Amino acid sequence: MNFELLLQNVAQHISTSKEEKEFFKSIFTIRNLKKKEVLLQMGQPCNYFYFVNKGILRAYSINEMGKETTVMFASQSWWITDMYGFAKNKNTTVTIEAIHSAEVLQMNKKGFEDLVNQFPVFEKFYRILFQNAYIREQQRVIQTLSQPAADRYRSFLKQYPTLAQTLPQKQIASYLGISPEFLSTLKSGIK
Amino acid sequence: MNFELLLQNVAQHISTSKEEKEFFKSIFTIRNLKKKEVLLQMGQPCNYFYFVNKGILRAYSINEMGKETTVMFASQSWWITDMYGFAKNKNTTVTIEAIHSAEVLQMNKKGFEDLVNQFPVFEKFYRILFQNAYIREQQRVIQTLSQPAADRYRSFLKQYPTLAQTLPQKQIASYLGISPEFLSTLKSGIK
DNA sequence: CGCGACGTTGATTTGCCTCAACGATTGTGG
DNA sequence: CCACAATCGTTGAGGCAAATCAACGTCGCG
Repeated sequence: MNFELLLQNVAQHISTSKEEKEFFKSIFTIRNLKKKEVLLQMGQPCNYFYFVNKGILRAYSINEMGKETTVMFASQSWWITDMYGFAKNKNTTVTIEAIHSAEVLQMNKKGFEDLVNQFPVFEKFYRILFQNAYIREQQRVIQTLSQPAADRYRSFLKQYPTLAQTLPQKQIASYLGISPEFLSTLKSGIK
Repeated sequence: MNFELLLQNVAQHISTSKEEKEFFKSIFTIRNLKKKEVLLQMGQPCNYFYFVNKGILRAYSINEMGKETTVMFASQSWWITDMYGFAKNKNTTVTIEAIHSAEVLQMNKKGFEDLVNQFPVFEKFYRILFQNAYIREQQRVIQTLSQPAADRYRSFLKQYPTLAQTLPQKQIASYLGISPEFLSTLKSGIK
């Protein structure tokens, strides 16, 4: 099992003792996903918090009208789960699936709770993680409400240049909240 | 200085010793705001994290086109600041002002850092706070992208029934990302 | 009392959607 | 490895949601 990226990720915000590292590693298990495999199914309970070692995942929700909206993409070294389901013990409102074949490290709720309760330094780590996630989501709200689709597309290209090359246009459109057809006309108009 | 709401708010997620409570209280100062008074000006550094004791505040940003977007409202017992500016030491991208006259308790960055470093239980408290904030913002993103304005308005009424009665329609429209005129036609069409 | 902000209503315009048709690319089973 | 199906991206026509602009009545405030 490869913990290199995980420990690197943690080290960006906190420093940990050997004991802390060991415990941290002990609460994860590995999971391999084939392309298009579903990691978390909408409507099911969400028991895990995932760290992406390899590959790309996508979280999306489908509303009553059948419209699909991409909530987030997660590539190498990103954390992903349905935080609503995970933290509040509810059934999830999103589906998470692998876009390409992927390898993730997962910890369950008990592991997470023990971790933060026993080692305050990890409480700090996740405080910072959620703080940053909050900032990002808030900026996305502002962008979505204040900018036209063309600008949002440009921002997306700037923010996730590598992702943008890998992902099908369809999914980018669903992340931006526009139809694939319209994204297509945007692209031709931008040059 | 009145710490009742503040301590109540904290007690919802953690329990604290007398010493912790005392330190916590010691890092806040009080600030009174008149109606329409600006608490935080877009473009300025953001040095404080605020807790609302009384009144209602509003955070909004203005884009290059002059369009105003309401990021959040904060009434009694809500926390508010420009987290981007506060956490990353950048100039803020939003303005926060009092809608009605208000009383807030503010702590500065050093107070916040000392608090979470010295007392892990507060690290936990803010971890939970940001976790919830992240969940809320993510749900708002999904709603904004997947639902038409009429539905978003109905959700707003349900989620913030008291706020909805107090706020000018204009500001609700700017929170929903629609024009005041269109909100007006929505309202007449809903009954 | 009078001014300025607010909410309403209507006419027109625009950004984006839906639907449909078509090539190109990808994946799959024979 | 080829043939076919399925999915994807593109383009165009027509339609709808929401914006803009303008006019008007109302109300709170100086």
